[in-house]
Amino acid sequence: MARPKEFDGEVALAAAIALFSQHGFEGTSTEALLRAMKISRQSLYDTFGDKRQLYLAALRRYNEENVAGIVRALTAAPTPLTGVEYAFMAFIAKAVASGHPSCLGVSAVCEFGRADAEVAAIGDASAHTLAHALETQLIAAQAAGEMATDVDVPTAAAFLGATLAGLKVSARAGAGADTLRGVARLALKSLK
Amino acid sequence: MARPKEFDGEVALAAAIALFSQHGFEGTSTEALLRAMKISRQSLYDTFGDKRQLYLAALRRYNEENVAGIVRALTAAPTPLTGVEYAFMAFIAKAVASGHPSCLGVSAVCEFGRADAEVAAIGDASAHTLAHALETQLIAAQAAGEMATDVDVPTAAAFLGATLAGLKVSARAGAGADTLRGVARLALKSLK
DNA sequence: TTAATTCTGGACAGATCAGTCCGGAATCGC
DNA sequence: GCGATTCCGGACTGATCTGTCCAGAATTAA
Repeated sequence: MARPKEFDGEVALAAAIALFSQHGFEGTSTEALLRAMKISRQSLYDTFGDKRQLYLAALRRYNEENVAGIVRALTAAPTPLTGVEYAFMAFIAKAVASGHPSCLGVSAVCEFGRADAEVAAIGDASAHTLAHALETQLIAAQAAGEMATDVDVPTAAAFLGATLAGLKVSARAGAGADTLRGVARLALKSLK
Repeated sequence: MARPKEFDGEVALAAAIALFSQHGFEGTSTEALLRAMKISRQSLYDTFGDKRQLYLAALRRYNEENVAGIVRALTAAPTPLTGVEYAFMAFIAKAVASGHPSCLGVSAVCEFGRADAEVAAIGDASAHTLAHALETQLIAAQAAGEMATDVDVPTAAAFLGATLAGLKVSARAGAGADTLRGVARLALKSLK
């Protein structure tokens, strides 16, 4: 009946994520998006609706993948606490390897704070998921005797989340992999 | 001879800092700046030259004050390590009291990364000053027996800087004062 | 072939942006 | 009062931005 879509929506969204995370929402023009996503103007509006809706879709997808990657690293490790270490080190390796480290989640928080309800809701959802995963991991670490039991688990999870954000900002500011790894190791030390 | 300036340049710059840190460089229009700074269009261009130059001036001033505030807290405390604690807690109290926590320094890093050489240089300068102050403080803490001597001081300083950035992002994302204080306490624990 | 759908490229409108310029009022020293 | 300087409000230009629209080519199924 009809000609099928030629471009891959997921690939195009990945390009949008890269651009938005480098320059923010306001700093990214639609024409720059069209070039990076390699689609025509009409295709963008037909497929994603709007620059804002595209941004929200990019943010949702980035956050989901980001949290999923961390959870994957957590469960892949031999013990609970080494899982946290794995997650940190994998994140650092990925950020440094990318050349221009940037995080759309942190970027969105910095650009909008809580002023944009929809953006804030997306951030809250992934933050909640991440916190939940970290808490179960830390409870397991305590049960395994890897972590001090006098540390409040929700606080520790918040601390790890803040450390991740700090690592991302440091990486974007230009910190090297060695520095970032040292920071991560020090953060883990506080749980023992 | 001439009519003197009516507005206070420092007050106007403070208003610009508030606006830029809430919405970033690209997200802040000149008209919004004029309204917030309560000066006319011509006065802005005569006094600050340019939107970009105004931004750079705001960033410089914000970073200087920010670092100066931390250094002040460091030295005001009875012992070196409690100085670090003071600095963290003072920062948290200030951020939460402001209602809409935001940091122009972190915002600039997120918005520009290392793509803008001038912005990056301003960030590097204050990061260097802060790191130096933290390192001397930590060396003093080690000498006073407050801190473990097997912790690498530059790494610990980088860790504290990253923690500060993490706290700022967490605060802007909506974390409460109690959570932030818990995070700060855990971070300090890793140095002991 | 035909009808339906998607593609590309570019034109277009309306809004907003940064930055310049002008006119007139206000405030100073002389 | 007078000249000098700064103020303000607003008009203005040229560029850029988002979003809409159109024409024609391409590709599919019936």
